[in-house]
Amino acid sequence: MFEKILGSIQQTARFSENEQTLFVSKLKTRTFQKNNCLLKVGQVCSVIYYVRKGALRLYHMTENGDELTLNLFSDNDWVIDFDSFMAQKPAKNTLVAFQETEVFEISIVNIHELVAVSQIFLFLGKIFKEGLKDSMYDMLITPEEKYIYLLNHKPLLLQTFPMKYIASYLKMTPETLSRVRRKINH
Amino acid sequence: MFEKILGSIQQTARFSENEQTLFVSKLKTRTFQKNNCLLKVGQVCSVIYYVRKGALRLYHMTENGDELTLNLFSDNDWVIDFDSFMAQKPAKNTLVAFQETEVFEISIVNIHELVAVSQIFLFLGKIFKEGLKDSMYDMLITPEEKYIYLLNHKPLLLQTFPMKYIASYLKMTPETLSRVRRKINH
DNA sequence: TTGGTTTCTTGATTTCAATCAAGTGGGCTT
DNA sequence: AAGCCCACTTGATTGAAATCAAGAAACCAA
Repeated sequence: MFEKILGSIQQTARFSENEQTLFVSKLKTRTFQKNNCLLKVGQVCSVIYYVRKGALRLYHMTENGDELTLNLFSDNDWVIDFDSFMAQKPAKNTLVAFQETEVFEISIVNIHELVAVSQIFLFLGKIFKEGLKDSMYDMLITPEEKYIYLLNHKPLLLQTFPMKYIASYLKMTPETLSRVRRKINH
Repeated sequence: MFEKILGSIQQTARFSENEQTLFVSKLKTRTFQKNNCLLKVGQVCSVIYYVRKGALRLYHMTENGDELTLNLFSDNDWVIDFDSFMAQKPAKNTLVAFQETEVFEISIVNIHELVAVSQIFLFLGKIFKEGLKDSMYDMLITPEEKYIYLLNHKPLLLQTFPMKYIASYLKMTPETLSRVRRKINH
């Protein structure tokens, strides 16, 4: 039940037996049906999620009504809306279940309690780093570079989400993504 | 001496008198001459900086030898290389003084000590959020949108850095930036 | 199963930023 | 002051991705 999430943390932070027990006691299991919102615009992001099984999408609704996909999450990903969580201010974005999704949830209140025990810092670092869109994307310029990076580093996203969301996530049109894919697959 | 940095934190976290004193005791003042490196590729980013006066540039050297400007910092900015700091792994990027720059420095060891006192979490959140390139950039598509955003939200950067760095930071060529500027200023 | 909607692909065209190129001016060094 | 280098601008051209358009395929609901 807790192997995956503990394994994820222990790549960077080392929890003692007691710390593990304490940490696990703070986890709440929740399930969201397809299209249910985990965070809506205006709400404060006061929890962190860890995806046990499923798929989540974080998007921003622009003035002209299109959805800009900011981040995509699948199995064993850490999930936050960084801006809202860090500032504890109303979210500008929406987090929605793309499929039925089972998550662990940890509230900011519980995180504060965990702060008393050591190693929390690296644990948080792990979460924040992974919950953010990979900073490597800043260095990828062409549509082809972006797609190949995804192919190599996040293949599960490609298997999980429709191409239209992948395209938005990579900041290109579906047509361009389709052409890149055809080129890559000969 | 400490008004600005304390003011910056207290927008989100509330330090008591004692906490302030403890926090200030962890600060180390350093000065870097123009072109001095604060962080080199391969080093682990083990400190956080707060710019008292000056200008810093974080860039990535690509395979073909051009510098990709990832972030620009000026007075009263918090500065980290997020990836390296969070994972405590060798940096892929270089942080260099663009001008003579005076900073406060806090080491990760001291941060760990501060973790024992309350409110540290929001304090860290503040730093991490500000040390990162504004996530709003993800929503800016056209060269004009990007420049206007910078004009409205980071005017000091425009006054501090040469246009070639601004262009790289905004992911456009100097020629394109020049044309956008001419258009905006009629 | 059928009809309707949406996604994905492919082709034709347009648009806009990159590239190429040249000229200006400011700042350094000697 | 002279000469050089570099940043910045401006113009001409190119090229790649967006847009426009249409058809095929997948998906869903009735």
